[in-house]
Amino acid sequence: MATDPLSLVFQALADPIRRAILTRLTTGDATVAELAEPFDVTQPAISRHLKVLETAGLISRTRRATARLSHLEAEPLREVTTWLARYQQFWDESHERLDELLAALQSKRQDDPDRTDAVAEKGNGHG
Amino acid sequence: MATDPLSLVFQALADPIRRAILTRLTTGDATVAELAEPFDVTQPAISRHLKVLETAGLISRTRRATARLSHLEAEPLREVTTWLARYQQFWDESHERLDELLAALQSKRQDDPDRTDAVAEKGNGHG
DNA sequence: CGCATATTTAACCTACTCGTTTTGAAACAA
DNA sequence: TTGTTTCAAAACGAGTAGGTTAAATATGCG
Repeated sequence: MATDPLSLVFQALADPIRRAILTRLTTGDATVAELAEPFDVTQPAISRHLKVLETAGLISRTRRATARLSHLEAEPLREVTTWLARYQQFWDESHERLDELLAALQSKRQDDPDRTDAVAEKGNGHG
Repeated sequence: MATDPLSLVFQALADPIRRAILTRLTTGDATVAELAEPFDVTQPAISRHLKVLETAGLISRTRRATARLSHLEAEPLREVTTWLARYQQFWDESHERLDELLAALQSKRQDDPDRTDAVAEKGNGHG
């Protein structure tokens, strides 16, 4: 697996149990037993999920007697959002282009579907 | 691996090559050979990365003669952002706390808003 | 200390990922 | 048809992810 920070975070988020754990932690810190309760897996499995989340920087942990509390650390999620921001224009553009296409189809029988190929030609040049 | 849509997308993003491919596609559609060129892996490896991206819905593909063009599909990234929005308040809160901390320290320098290291110190109390 | 609680670690298993090389297939040109 | 180009699929190996059970560890109580 890739070990760069962003890959660690995405990898950590690529599991429904781990995402559910993060969601649960938005309501407050919790013990391992509390976090394990909703899921049909054993506690060691949850322990390892927590370790993955901790390695990704998505949680921090403290002790309270014999228990260990997990605490949500959202900063890496902010960095994910920063990375994603670069692509926001593309889903925005998709909607704009769809609107344009629909408008064009509505006004007249249009015939230039190769606009996307024009984009590909632009992509031919590297740099 | 989990097969729900969100997990597929996160899993697809958890690889630097695949993220770089998406970035490259923001400049326009590209062939497999063009996408493979910057990387030190063989063409079949890129083909499989593209299949992962396609399964996640992050690219679509069309033929142009013997070549196959990959096209960025940003919609799943928007859904990722929607999922992440839930956590925005938590890094906002972190910032409020960071601001308080900095106000408490209140002394020497107030230059960069980029001192995320302070957050790391707080969150990474690993030992 | 001895014991209980809460959690981690170890050992193991299965299945998947990501890379390789080799082979197959689709589109097209002569 | 044959050949070329471009890509996908097959087959294989090394490493990893995620699950299990069983044992080890850390903390607190009497």
